[in-house]
Amino acid sequence: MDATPRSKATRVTLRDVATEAGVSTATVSRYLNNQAALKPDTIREVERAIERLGYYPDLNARALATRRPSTLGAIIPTTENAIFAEGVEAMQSWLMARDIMLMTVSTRYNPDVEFEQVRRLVAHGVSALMLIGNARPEKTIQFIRSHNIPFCTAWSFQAESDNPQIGFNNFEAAYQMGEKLIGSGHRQIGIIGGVTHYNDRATDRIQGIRQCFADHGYPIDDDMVLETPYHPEDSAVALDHLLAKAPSLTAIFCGNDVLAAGALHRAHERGIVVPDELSITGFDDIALAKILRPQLTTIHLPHRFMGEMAAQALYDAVINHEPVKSLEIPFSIRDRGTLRKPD
Amino acid sequence: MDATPRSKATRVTLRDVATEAGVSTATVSRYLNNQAALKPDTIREVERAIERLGYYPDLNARALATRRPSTLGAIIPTTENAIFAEGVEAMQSWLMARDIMLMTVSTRYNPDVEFEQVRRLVAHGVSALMLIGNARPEKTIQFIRSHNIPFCTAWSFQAESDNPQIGFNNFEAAYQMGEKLIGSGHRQIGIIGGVTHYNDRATDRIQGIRQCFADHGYPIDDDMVLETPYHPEDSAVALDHLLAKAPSLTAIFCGNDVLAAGALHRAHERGIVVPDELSITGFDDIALAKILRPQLTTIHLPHRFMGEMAAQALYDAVINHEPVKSLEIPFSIRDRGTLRKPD
DNA sequence: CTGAAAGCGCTTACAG
DNA sequence: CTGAAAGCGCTTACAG
Repeated sequence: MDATPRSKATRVTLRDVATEAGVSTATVSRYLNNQAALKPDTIREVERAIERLGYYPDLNARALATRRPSTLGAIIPTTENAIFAEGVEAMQSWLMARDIMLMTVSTRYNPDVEFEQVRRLVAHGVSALMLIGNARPEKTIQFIRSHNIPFCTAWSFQAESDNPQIGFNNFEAAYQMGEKLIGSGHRQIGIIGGVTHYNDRATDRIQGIRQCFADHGYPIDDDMVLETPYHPEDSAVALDHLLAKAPSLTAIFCGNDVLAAGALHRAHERGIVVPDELSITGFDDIALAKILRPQLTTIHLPHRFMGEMAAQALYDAVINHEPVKSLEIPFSIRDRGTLRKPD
Repeated sequence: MDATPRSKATRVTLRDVATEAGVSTATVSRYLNNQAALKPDTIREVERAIERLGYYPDLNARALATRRPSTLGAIIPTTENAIFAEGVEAMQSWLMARDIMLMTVSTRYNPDVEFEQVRRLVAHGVSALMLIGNARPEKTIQFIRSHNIPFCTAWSFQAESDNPQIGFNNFEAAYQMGEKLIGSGHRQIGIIGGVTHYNDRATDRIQGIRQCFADHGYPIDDDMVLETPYHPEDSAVALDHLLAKAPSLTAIFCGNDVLAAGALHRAHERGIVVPDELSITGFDDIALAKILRPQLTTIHLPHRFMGEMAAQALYDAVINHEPVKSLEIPFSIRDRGTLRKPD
């Protein structure tokens, strides 16, 4: 009758279930998608067959047939940074509850890798894409747009960008931290920021703090601004440089909490008491911030919430075929133990 | 001219390319898989058509047709713990270089969720699966086995398990840390471990340290052993409990670095000097370990390496249709600043 | 309520 | 070297 081609993993297919149940594949399919009302008897037969055979549908084949969304993609710089890891995990949970898979890949902050990942994910059939931030070569967004794939950027919200964004205003957050520093009496500070190359979060944070100090009449010199990778050791070295150039600095604004942790650690090694002799501020409020001594004064962001909002925005866009709606996420300053007025 | 673009992406298919190039789909497909030697003219035409149309293949359709592996799956407890995040990122890089996607999902340490994720991933067509540890309801592995899907467990290596494992011996590592503690003169210690329910790493670590102390004649009382979630706050509370019950403890063995960080933080808050008045040991050697003050004495594991090895083992199994080969990964103790002989 | 058939985007014997 | 055709595992008008 049927010459079944032998294949390695002998998968149980819809057809097998149909045969077993003595119905057509269409009927089994209908059962699976509980479309039409099937006859109770039929339902029972199908259920028994599925049970007996241990059948489960091939989601890729289904996606091919329906062309309905089954996977979304998230491309983040690195999973090592807890903020992205948490955000993406929240996205995943949210989507999974709606039967959609999230494919997550990372770029290690390399825009070429990011482009490559976009291509891969698109080739793998993701229905929508989340990227981090707005700074990247034009071709990346062009590629996504040309393939008509809904997307949003996240962790950054810039009025000047015309990407759909689910993020927060990094510039403004840094600016407010600046006002806090100035309010506490700091006039001469150093900056240890992330590498700004193709990283708008790092860029905005540095510009925000500088703009604030400039606006208040205390412009920050270029050589008081250092960029380093997001590693504590690099930040430690940066602190040494800053202090060598300007021993009279009273505070260090750090581009994120990891950098702040590194600076804090080095300050301690040098016998500098924080915050008595030197204030240090962070950014992101990762779990680490509350474990350090003193606890970090930093900027709190609802990373999980942001992930969920991104998931929802993409989901809505994909389901309703609407454009992705932007959303600005609020931040807040957590004033803890590393900021104090200078002597 | 052409119909208005549908809201849903109108995909450029192989057939479009074939038409554009004036050849059959088989020929385009052959070009893509550079199988047979095509005529140079043909190649040029196809290349031009692909270029012109911006074609890229649908990997899911290809997977359906070839039944060759295109995705693997990794199921981890949480991406919040850097050790898994790093390991999985390393896996992903390794596999991507070989044109295979890695789908990563997390379970939040819940075995029911894990089972559900296994089903999902299998339904999504992953060719192989990596799970963390060996402790889980039987049905999970049974399900995987019954579907003929190669798999391995990781981050744990237990002689008694018959799962293919790419991991390290948690019991032995904890045992060795115990010898270090005893060698330093500690006789009465407390344990703050992870929740052992369906977590063999947490279980083995606690048993390893207890066995060691028992073997040396200093058995550890049950009420000196606390289990808590992997959060610093929980660990802080645990430390309070331990010290309330036994103020004379000279050291605390923690189930991982996060727990150690929490205990360290609380010790400081209570005015206890570490390691002078109390020693604290960690496990995992995450980045945090070197930022804390003092730096954590802990157990170092090559997480990225482990991820790569797992990727390779699965890849080999899937490509060569061989059983997955187990591999025991070595660990080493990093003696830093939180362990010292008691007064 | 249910089946036969066409189709989703690919690949691959089988011929020529 | 290349094409026609069957097939991968599904779904869904179209009939009845």
